[in-house]
Amino acid sequence: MNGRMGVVSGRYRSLSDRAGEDTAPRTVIELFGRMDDGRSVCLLVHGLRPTFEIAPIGQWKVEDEIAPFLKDRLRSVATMDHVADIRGPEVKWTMLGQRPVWTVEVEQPFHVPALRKALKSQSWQVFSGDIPFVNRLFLDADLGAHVAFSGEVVDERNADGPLLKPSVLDAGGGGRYAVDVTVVTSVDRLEPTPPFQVPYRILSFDLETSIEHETVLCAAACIEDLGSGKRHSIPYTGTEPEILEALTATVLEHDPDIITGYNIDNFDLPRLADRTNILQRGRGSEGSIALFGWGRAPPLETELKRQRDALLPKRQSNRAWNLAGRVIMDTWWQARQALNPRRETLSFVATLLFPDDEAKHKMDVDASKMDEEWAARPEEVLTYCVRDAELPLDILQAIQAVRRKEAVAAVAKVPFETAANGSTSQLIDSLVIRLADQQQVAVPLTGSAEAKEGQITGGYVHDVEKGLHPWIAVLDFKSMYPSIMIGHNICYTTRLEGSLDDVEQPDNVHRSPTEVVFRHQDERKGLVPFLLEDLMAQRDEHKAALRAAKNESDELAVGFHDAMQYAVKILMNSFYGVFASGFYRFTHRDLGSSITAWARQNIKTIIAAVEAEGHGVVYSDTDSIFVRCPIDANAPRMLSDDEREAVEKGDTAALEKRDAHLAAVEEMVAFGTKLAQRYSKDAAVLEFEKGLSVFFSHGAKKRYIGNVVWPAEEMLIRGYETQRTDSFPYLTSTMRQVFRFALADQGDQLVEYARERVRALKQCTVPPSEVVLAKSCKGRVLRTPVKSADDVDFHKDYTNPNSMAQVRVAKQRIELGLGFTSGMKVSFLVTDAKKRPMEVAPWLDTEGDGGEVTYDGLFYAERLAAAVGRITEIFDWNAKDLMAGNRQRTLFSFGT
DNA sequence: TGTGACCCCTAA
DNA sequence: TGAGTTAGGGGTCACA
Repeated sequence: MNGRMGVVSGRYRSLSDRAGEDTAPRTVIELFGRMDDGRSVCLLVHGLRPTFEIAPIGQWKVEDEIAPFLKDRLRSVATMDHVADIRGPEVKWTMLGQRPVWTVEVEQPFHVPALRKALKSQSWQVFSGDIPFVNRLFLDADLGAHVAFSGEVVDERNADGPLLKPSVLDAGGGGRYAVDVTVVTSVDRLEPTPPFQVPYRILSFDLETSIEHETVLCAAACIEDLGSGKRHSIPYTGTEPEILEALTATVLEHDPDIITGYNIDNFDLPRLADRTNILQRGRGSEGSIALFGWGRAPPLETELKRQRDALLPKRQSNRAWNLAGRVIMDTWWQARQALNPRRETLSFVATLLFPDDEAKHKMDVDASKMDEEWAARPEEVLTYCVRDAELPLDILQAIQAVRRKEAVAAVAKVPFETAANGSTSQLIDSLVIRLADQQQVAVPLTGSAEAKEGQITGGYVHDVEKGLHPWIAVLDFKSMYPSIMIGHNICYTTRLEGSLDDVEQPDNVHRSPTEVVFRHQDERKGLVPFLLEDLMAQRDEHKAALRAAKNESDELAVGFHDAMQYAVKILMNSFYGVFASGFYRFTHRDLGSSITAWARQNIKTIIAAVEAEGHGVVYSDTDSIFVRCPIDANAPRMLSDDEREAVEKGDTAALEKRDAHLAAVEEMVAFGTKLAQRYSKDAAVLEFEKGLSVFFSHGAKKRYIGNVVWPAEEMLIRGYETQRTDSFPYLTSTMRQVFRFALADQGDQLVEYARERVRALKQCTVPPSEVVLAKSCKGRVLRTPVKSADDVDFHKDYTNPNSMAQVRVAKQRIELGLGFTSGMKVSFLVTDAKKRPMEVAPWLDTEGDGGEVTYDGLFYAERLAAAVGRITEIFDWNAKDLMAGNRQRTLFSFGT
């Protein structure tokens, strides 16, 4: 058959010799995924052998012969246990110049770590020795997330046959896989294919559990087909084994590619794993498989023993959960990443995303009293369980999590699983290593770079001029760090050390402000600049296609190209971070510091030049400058609501004011565009990004606001408390209003408003829900479920845990039976700040404003006054004045 | 009352 | 033992 699939994940099987046969060791890769026609598939891929590379340490010139002693050493390598073959040499580029490199083939992938270690100790330099075997397939065959294949069908879901079906075993499989179709193929019958939206199937589930007995009371699942958009939900009741087995049967029947739920990583999955361990007693492996055998692997005892990608979901320490052939994607984690919500409970996120849909967030079941609720009204509990199984699908849909990860997988050429749960360096590795292989660049091991000594210097931040500034043009560099890497050919493979002897044209190099020298691209183009240029071109293509799709109102294409261009952008911006990190395989401490040094030089040069032209620069951060425009300061900066209304009615004065405003905006656009154009140079493209009719800062870096009038009208706020998730709602809304007054230059109203708001807090007339604080809390979970504060070790993350409010709150939550997850945001009220440390009480989502908790009004008033006071100070009122309600100034207070 | 250590979170 | 980076503001606590 022929087919196209989206790859979900892969793993390998080592085939041992069958009795009596003298066959060479073989390794088969199982690629799991879903085809464009909607069928799930397992490809059994043959023909790839595990290898790594070695080179001798020591001087060598390309014209040198291979010395006899080296040949001897190679022969001894060939006789080592588990070495199957040695091939080479091939001349490859390494940090120490061109080197002869031999490929060592081993019997099985799991032999590599020990051999690598042994060879290192025998003074061999090892390359490509830490690349997971499945990745090797993607690199060698240049595959991405979408693969076209041909092969022979060896099993189908509806076909007959025993678990150990001969056709599957003969094809190198382990038994019948839990997929629609199983296909045997080989490396040379796979090829990359253009990205398409895979009709993935998602299963979301939720458990209700007894707090007292830690048992599962009931469960629910909801299955969604992304191809048709169809969904259906299933409730589960009965005895605990019945529930677990029915849930497992649903997974196998509906065969999802992605499994989700809300906080399943830290709650539902650990619970299912624990309960499975207890319930299977006396039933052995068969019991485990029936209760929790969710993977696509054959339901065999041997499949339980795998460390990862097993038949049962597993996780190593605190990493993501994994299982054979499917991806576990926690909606809690996805929502947190995409939305950075102030609180992280399911009901809070649902309210945030679906404010008008009451049914999605009302809470009629008290989860903290689940045993009583279950006893008293099981039907309501089950109804909410079903809803909470469906909600994660709504949330994933709203934040486009699956489509975005799919786009990242396509751009980075990795399986969906790597895009969903992998690290940034894995994405970069996928692109860089395949190019290195093409260009005969040896691939160093992770951790082989010299450690970075201390931090590198980062971006330049210009002092802010405090106060109100009319008519400010914001210019910024387009993809600054990627442009610098391209423009100066910055790469691991182009950095020159010491003498420039082997450089053809010693004058024709890039020399950074920190005196690091990079080879010119005409002589040797770096891997990173090459990849970044390609990504930039891809982004332009998708942006063009996006515009075209928008014109044709092709919504499907709009979604696709938008996700793709966004994924390219994310990936491009990840390069700098990875290459500036201390541990990445292709890094050197001079790379990151050269990039930022060039960036600082660029921006500082421009600031100086613009100022020399007579245009003040009020602020600048890393890649942006805020420039005063030569526009009449009296030009109207904005129109009030009344004035807008008057414009609608054709009022002459209002129309005149509007026209004067628009004329000034146009002047600013012309000025900004021209300035950006004049200061763009080669790869360093400066763009006029925004026009502000007013800019305001109280004088702190990274904290400013502006009234944006171009390209669209909006209020811009950066850094201030309104942006922070560890602030409280009353402070946030107060500041937002204060900013409106500030931008309108209405100092008197601003101060009056601020005083009133501080007074309300002091008198505790503000509802408690408006003063809820939230902070994330770390800690190592020692035992699950977390039932007492002793089950979490806070000392690993905190020097003095109890001095941190969020830790004290987390401990109280644990005692209330609410569980704990490392990194979760905990919400709380300050009840008495005079105590040291301050007294805090957890804020539970089920609480309304009628609760008994009372907050410390004075504390909140002081915090509000402090935050707002920084703004009002510009208008001559400080925090103390705000607290007092009047200004404590006399004639004699000056200068004392 | 001032200061430094520690921490969270944001801008870029 | 896992892994994108640095710059920066500001809150809390402990202690002089």
